[in-house]
Amino acid sequence: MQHVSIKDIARAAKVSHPTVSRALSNSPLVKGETAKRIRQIAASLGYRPSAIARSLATKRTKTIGVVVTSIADPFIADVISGVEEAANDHGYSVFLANSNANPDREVRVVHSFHERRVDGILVTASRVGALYVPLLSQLKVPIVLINNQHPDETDGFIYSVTIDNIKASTEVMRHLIGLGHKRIAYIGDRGGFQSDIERLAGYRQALAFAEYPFLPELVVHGDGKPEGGGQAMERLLALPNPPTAVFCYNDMSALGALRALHGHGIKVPEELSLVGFDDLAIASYTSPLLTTVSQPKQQMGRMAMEIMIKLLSCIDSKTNIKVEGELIVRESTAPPKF
Amino acid sequence: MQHVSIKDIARAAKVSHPTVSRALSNSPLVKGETAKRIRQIAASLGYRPSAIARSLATKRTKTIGVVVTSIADPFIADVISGVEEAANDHGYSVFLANSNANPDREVRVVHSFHERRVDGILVTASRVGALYVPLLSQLKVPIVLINNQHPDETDGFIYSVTIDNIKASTEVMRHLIGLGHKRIAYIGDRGGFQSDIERLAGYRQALAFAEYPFLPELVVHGDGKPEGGGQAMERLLALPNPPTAVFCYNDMSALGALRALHGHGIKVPEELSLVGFDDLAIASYTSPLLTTVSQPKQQMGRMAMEIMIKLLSCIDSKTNIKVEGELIVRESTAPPKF
DNA sequence: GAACGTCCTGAACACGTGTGCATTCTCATA
DNA sequence: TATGAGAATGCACACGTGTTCAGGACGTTC
Repeated sequence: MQHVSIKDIARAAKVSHPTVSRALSNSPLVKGETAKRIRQIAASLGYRPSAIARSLATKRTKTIGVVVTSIADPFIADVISGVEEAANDHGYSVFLANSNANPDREVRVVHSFHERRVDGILVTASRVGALYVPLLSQLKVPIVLINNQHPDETDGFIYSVTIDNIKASTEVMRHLIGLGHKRIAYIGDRGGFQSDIERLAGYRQALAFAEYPFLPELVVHGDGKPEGGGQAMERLLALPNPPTAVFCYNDMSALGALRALHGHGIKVPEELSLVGFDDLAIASYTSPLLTTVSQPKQQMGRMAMEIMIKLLSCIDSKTNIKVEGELIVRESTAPPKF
Repeated sequence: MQHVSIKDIARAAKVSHPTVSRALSNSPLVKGETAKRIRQIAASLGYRPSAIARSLATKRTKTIGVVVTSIADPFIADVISGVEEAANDHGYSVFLANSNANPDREVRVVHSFHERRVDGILVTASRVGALYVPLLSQLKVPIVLINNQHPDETDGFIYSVTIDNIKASTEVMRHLIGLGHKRIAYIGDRGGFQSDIERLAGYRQALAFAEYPFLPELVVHGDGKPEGGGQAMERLLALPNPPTAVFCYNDMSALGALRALHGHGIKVPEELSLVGFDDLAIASYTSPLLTTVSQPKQQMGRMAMEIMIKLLSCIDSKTNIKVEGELIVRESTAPPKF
C-alpha cells in the first residue's frame, strides 16, 4: 500500500470514510470530538490527500497552465516568478510549458493542458495567432494574457495585463526632448509585435506634441535581440545626418546598439544618448548604465494570476489591466554635445 | 456535460466503454475495423482523455515536480528550459515551484508535489538541507538533483547531474598561469556552496601543480551577486600587493568586480585579468567581453530529465553524472603588464 | 409514553479510466 | 452438425475523494 487513504483512516478510527472526508474538511456535520480524533489519526498515519482523486470528484484541479514563448528570456522569467508566487499563495500549482513560438508545439501544449484539465491558462508575451485563439476558446477555460502581442480580439472571454506602452514611450521621448535632442531615432522590432507598434506610436505622438517632424529614415528595425539592434544602429550611423539620441524597443536591442557604438568609438552619452526598455538586470551592469523603462514584471505576473483566481471564484474582474512603466534615468542619456 | 468521456463514445458507437478504452490505446484485443470506427467517432466528438482519471486508475501521473531556488536566476532559467523540453518530448508535464530558499516554502512545495502525486522530483541548485532530504525521501519517488550544493548524501536513491567544477576550475587557472600571472586571486561565495568549495579546490590544485604558494589573503568571499563581488574586489585592491588576475566564483560576482575596477579606473585586461564562471548571456555584452566557463545549462536540464524518465521506466541509470565545462576565452584576460 | 426535531453517521453513488475475468461470437475442424 | 479454439466484447470492479440522501441516536415537548 503506497499511500494511506481516507478508508485506511476510517478503518483505524472505526468510522466510515465519508465521515473522515467530512472531518478533514472541517465540516460542521461531524461531532467536534470525533473530528479531532480522526484528524489525529490522519496526522499520525502521515495522510496526504490525493489531489488526483479530489480533482476527479470535484472537477477542479487547482492547476493553472502557463505557456511561455521562452523561459530563458529574463523578462518572462521574472513574470513567471510572480505568477508562481501568487499561485502558490492560493493553493494553486502551475504547469509550465514553453512553445518556442513553434505552432506544432503550441498545439501540443494546449492539448496537454486540456487533458490535464487545468482550471485556467496564462499566456505570456504571445502573439496568440489565428491558430491559437479557437484552440484556447474551445477549452472553455478562463484565459489571461500577459503582454499580449496581438491587437485585440477579446471576445469577452480573454483577459489581459499589459504595460501602458504609449504612455511609457512618450515619457522616454519627453526625457530626450527635454535634454535638447531634436534628431531622435527609434530602433524597433521586426515581427509587428503589438508592443512595438504602441511604442512607436508613443514616439510619434511625442514628436508631434513637440512639433518636431517625423522622419521615416530615423525609424529602423532590429529583431528584439542584440544582433538586430547592432545592425539597426549601423544603419543609423551610416545616415548622412545621424541621430543624436536613439530610443530602442527593448534592452536587448539597446545592448547590441551599445556594442556597435563601442565599435565605432562613439561615446555614450557624450556623443549619443541611448534608451532601452524593460529594465532587465543587465541594464544595471552595462557601461554606461542604461537609461530604460522599468516594468513591474513580477507584479504583472502576480496580477495576472490574481485575476485568474478571481475569475475561477466567479468574481468578475476588469478585462484589460494596464500597468504603468517607470522611466529609470541612468547614465546613457545626456544633452546633445552641440 | 463539460467533457466527452469514453462512455459517450461508447454510446455513439454502440459498444461498451472498455472497448473504447482499448481501441483508443491501440490494444490488439479489439478488431481493427471496430477500433477504426471508434477512433473516428472519438475524433469527431473532439474527445480528449482525462489525465486525471487515467492517473487515478494507473497510479502514474506523467508529471514531474521541479523545485528551483529562483526562476529569475538566468542560469536556472536555462536549465529549466532544457528540463521542460525533455519532459514535453516524453509526454511528461512539469509542475514548477520556487522555494526562494525559504524553508517554510520548501516544505509547502514538497507537500504540494506529494499531494499531486508527481512521479518524480527535480531539484536545481539547492542545498537540500537536513530538513529537506527526509521529506523528499519519505515520498518514495525518484529524485534528481542538478548542481547539488551539498556534499553528498546520496543514500542510493538520489541521482544528480553536476558540472565538473574542479576540472573547469583548474582549466581556468592553467589559462591564467599560462598567460604569465603569478598573483591570482579567487573571489568565492559565502554560503559554503559545494560548487564554491570545489572551484576553490581546483584553484588550489592548479597553484600547487605550478608550484606557486597558496596565499590566504588572495581568497576573499562575495555573495555570488554583483554587490558582493564588488566589495570583494575592493578588498583585493586594498592589499599592499594586489593580484594581477582574479578568478570569480561566477559571472555575477565578476560583474560586480568589473564595476569596481571601472570605478578605480583600472583597465581590464591590460592592468588586471578577470575570469567568471557560468557564461551567462550577459558575459557576451560586458566591456570587455568576459572570459568565463560555459556550462551546458540546457543540456544539463535535459539530461536530468532523461535520467528521471529512465528511472521511471525502471531502467537503472548512472547515479552521478558529471558534465564538463568549457573555458571561453574572450577579452577580459591577457598577460600581466610587467 | 408517543411524537417530533436536531444532530450525527453510514450507505450508495458519482467522477472517468483501466483491467481481470467471464462470456459471446466466429470460424475452422472433426 | 457438433465441438473446440481463438478472437472479440462486455461485466464488474478498482483507483480515492466528495456528496446526496436515508436513517439512527438522543433529547425535548406535549
